[in-house]
Amino acid sequence: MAARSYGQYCGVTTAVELIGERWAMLIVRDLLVGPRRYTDLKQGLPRIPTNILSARLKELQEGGLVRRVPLMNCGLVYELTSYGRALEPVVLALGRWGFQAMGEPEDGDIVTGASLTMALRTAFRPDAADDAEYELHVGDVALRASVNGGQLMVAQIAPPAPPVDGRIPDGEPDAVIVAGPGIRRLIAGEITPAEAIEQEELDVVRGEVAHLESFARTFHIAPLKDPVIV
Amino acid sequence: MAARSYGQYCGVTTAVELIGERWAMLIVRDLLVGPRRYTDLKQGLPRIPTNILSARLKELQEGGLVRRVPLMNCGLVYELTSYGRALEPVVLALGRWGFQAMGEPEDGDIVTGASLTMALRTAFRPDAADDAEYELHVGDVALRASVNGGQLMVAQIAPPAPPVDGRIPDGEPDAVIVAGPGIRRLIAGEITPAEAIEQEELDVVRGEVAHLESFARTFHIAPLKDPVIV
DNA sequence: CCGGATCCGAATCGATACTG
DNA sequence: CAGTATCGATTCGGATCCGG
Repeated sequence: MAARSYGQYCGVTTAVELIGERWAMLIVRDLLVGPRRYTDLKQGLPRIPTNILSARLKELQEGGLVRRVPLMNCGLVYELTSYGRALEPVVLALGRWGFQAMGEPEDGDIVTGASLTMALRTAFRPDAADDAEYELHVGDVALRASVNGGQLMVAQIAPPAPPVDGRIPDGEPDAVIVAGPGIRRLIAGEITPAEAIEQEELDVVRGEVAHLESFARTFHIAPLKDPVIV
Repeated sequence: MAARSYGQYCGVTTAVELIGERWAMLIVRDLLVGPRRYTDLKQGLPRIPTNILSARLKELQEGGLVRRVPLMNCGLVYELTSYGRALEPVVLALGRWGFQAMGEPEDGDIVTGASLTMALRTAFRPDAADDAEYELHVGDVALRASVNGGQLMVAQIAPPAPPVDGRIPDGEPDAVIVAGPGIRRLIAGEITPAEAIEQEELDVVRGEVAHLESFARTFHIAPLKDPVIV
């Protein structure tokens, strides 16, 4: 362990020693959505080797970021401690930055419930947010995003399984948006909502199309200024 | 490369693929202070193997984060592109989070100019900042921190070498603070300035002691609330 | 000295198989 | 469901070497 230390007395260094190992940050990303069982994590991170998942969970527990909680009925879940949850600003900042470099999806890239949830949180602009209920489908992930008074709540819905907790928002959504990876271009502001529909990047299958404007204002990550000069 | 991909179309994932490798974030941290030559980086990261430094710099260039700039006179420097500089919020968030877990320094831990500079930026609170000039010594690192109208500028000074550029702030500092690692406890608010001096964690060798109060207000990272309950 | 490249043993990661 | 065990493929760390 001392051999793996960076040998500096510094906050950044300490942080990287705790969550810098491969896969660790993605486990935290998924746990930021909510407590998850081992199998859920494995499913949300399909390419993670099971021994690595197991090793990371152990390290994250030793670091005090994650707790292992036996469930009353059956099984057990991993959840973030308050110290682990304090990583949210880091994950959001990382997501915002990485969003700029995403480009088009590679072959075999997937979108998971957790990644889409954090992407929405990443792109959320409380000050520009109109109150609304969106249902968003990307690939086979379905989310309900509730915007209320500058607060965002995201819940995973239906396919494939019913949500664990009963907190599915009731009532009809204002808009049901079915999108592909092209939704990135909408959030980046590379295309307008009208163009997005025209180019068939996405579709509003229920509700008024006007809500898509609202969506695009609410969820937005401005691209970097031209990197050519400076 | 495809084998090293996390296989997800997600901002966090993309970011981690670009700067998640060992040492990469620390190289960025150092470059956020300013352009550096290969040898400077190696000196600021004493434990990095030279082949790794070389590999990372190559990867960071391919990722568009870092540029290699030949100097007119002699040698060359590495500097962040605007895309690389956009990582500053990430590094600051990481530093702020990691600060909580720093504890006491391990044997052999060092403090470098870059790490201390970023630590000050991390802890800086523009809204609570009084205008002042501080000279801060920790170990054999010496910094000049200028606070002006909610703006912070940090420059490395004297020992061992004169600064590269001529931008050493002129005039006497309001306070010269000589500290050890115990300065962490002051910034965390675990001890008051008076206690810090009393316990010999640090010393104000020039200027009025009152400026230390100002320093502690200006540079502060509040600890997490008790993590026992939640 | 600067800016690396090369070589090699040690540690880590990835893939798959297997178990209570 | 929740992991261990195993093993080959990579990567990392440490040291040395090399051309300007």
